[in-house]
Amino acid sequence: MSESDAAHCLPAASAPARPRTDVPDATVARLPTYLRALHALTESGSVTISSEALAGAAGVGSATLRKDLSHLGSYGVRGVGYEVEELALQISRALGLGRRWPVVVIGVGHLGLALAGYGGFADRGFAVAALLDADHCRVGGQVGDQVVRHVDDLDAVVRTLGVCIGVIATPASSAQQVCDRLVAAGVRSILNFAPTVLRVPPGVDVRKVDLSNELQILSFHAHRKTTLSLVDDIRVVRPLAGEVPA
Amino acid sequence: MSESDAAHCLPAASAPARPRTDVPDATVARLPTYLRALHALTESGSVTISSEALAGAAGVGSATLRKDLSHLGSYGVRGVGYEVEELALQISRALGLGRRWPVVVIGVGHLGLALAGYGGFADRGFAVAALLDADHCRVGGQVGDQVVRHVDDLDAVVRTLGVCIGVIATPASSAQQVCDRLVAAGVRSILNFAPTVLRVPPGVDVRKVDLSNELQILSFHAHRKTTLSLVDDIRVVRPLAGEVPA
DNA sequence: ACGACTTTGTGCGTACGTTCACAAGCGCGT
DNA sequence: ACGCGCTTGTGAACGTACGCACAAAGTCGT
Repeated sequence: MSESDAAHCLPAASAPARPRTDVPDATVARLPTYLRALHALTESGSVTISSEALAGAAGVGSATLRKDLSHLGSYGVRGVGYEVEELALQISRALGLGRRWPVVVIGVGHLGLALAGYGGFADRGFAVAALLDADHCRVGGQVGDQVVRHVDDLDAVVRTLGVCIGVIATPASSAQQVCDRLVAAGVRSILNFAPTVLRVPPGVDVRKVDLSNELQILSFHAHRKTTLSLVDDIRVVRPLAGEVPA
Repeated sequence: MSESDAAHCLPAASAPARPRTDVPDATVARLPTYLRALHALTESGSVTISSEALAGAAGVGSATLRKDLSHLGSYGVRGVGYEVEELALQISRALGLGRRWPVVVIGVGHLGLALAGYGGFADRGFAVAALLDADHCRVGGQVGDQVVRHVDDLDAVVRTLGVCIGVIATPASSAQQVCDRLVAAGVRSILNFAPTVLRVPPGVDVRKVDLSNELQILSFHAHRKTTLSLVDDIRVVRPLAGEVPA
């Protein structure tokens, strides 16, 4: 970084100075992992940690970690490392976890129930503000401290509770319809568990989690490993199959 | 591709010819999406499809799709497109879905139940071969057509049923231990839902799905959008606005 | 007070992924 | 039979991400 501007001469003032405009997506995707490791370190009583150690805990290279942290203008101390609590705070702020985000979950099937009961949300600043379902048999049911409401209330729920994030846990057949309703209600961040490619207008972020996709990717590698080892066996032991080694 | 070898003069013979060694990870990650789109097309009765249309259905650019398919030596017909059924078969084979993969799920909490009840597995060639849990209260319970067994049976289950893929749906505290047991039993592909970085020896593939991470990534973008739009409002239109129409 | 050691922050080279643009190939109409 | 238009497959350019290696910067010991 060229030091031609005087923006970060002061060590750590109250002014954020940098609107931290350009954080690479790959970095953002790793920040939660760092944050989790830092929280574990806090509980274990560590005060400072080196990039090497933290990178080890997060499963990345130390250079990658340092570059990631540099993107959000983090402050480490040379010769010492990073202060655990301070760094956790910085990452939390960068991720926008300063506030508690209300989340609406649509679809109270097995997965929706799992999401509603997942304690990892509350720990990280997310709160399941409402559970919605299209099935009248499920509407009115109690899940944790929430009552399942009908999906037609979506618009009211979003506006009343100020929901910014929607989680789609419906069957694929109704996912797009639910997505459209979310977008119409003003939700611009959607986490999609339905196995469908959602069509959204620009400005809306969609992240997709597809369990079946993950298994298929694993299947590919498992299959490849099996095949390759077979090929190796054939090639090494008996060289008379009708094929040419690369 | 240089046509210096005579390997694929014949349109579609029984010989696989290409061991398809190097398929980029990014491509592999997209193949399941293509496959799903193709299955939908099959049911809608389409016989052929152009790269443009299929790419649209999968949410990627057409050039990316064509390059992806070229990596697994796919056969399209110039001027026409891809034959839906044939292409689905090719992708299935590339993903190693020719066989039915037995999967063991460890952890029968909310998430484990969701996984066990998820119909998307059976459709794609995966079968939940066993459900395991460490809690004696859950062991012996019936889930679908499976009886929950104790996690100590893991080794026996893996060897008896020939399990190649393990799914960890336990709390984070026991995830590493379960992972070690899976690896010791010979499982080399693991899907991890626990919020922990798993340590595995080389040769073992781990894919991680972390719900909280996904929400935090969404939170980052939501936060950034809010901040930026506020800045824009102040800078451009009205210094005291509440909300921005899209 | 000063030097040596430790660790951060980052320029740079490399590898990868994505997109563009176009030639090669195939079917179809005439 | 032949050319025309359509679509694939791919070379090339661009942008991004990762890792190395080192200078800057701070602490600790003496």
